[in-house]
Amino acid sequence: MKIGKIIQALNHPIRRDIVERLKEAPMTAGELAELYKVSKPTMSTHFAALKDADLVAKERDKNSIIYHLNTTVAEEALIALTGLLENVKEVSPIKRVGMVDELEPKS
Amino acid sequence: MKIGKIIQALNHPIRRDIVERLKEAPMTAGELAELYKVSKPTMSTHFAALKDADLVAKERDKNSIIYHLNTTVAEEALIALTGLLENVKEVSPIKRVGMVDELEPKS
DNA sequence: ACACTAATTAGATAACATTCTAAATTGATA
DNA sequence: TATCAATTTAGAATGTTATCTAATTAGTGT
Repeated sequence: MKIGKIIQALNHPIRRDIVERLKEAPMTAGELAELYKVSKPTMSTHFAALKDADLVAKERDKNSIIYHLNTTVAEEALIALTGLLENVKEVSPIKRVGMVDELEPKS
Repeated sequence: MKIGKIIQALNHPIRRDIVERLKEAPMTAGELAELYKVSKPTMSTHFAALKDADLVAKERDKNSIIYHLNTTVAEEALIALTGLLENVKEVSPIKRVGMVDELEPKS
């Protein structure tokens, strides 16, 4: 679970709406594509972004691809985001998780 | 509180780290800028992104600008993200919040 | 094997994001 | 008021994302 990829995946209103929809029930690529005013190839790239973050999984059913939410990853993402946004004052900051190379001190 | 702006603000590792730092204590722009291997003007644009999302507020102290986390907005954002990512199966989907024009059905 | 359907990939373009250096701004203080 | 320090803005280069149409792939079913 990479929080960067997940935030990137959620950084588009259509993709956030797809997540909301898939919470209710799995849907095919075609059904999802019908919901928005963009082309199917564009929707395909949105699916790919969600897939890349592992927020959704795909499965074939005859001619259609069914997308469903990866609830485990969604929950993990929420835990990470809670860690990021929730105020944890008075707790000793021994080690923060999720640090990346680019963030290292200057010298 | 606009979830789109907030996710956009969090869509960069430096900006996520700034949020983590500011949870502990307010810091000046200069102090924050020291922590990363990018120029001060670049840091300034990162601050602006966080400010634009209202995740941080700024305040002058003599020659320095002190940034501090807007914990209310951080909490609101977390609630919105929980609504987005947490599975709420069996709940009637009367109305989803946060819909935008671009998401309207095709015809 | 052939035609059909659903979805994705390719390639192009426009919009947006990240970063830099140099210049400008803002307030503090001698 | 002139200078200084801290920060931001301007402008430019580069990279990434979103979108489209056209072409391709993958699987179904006759």
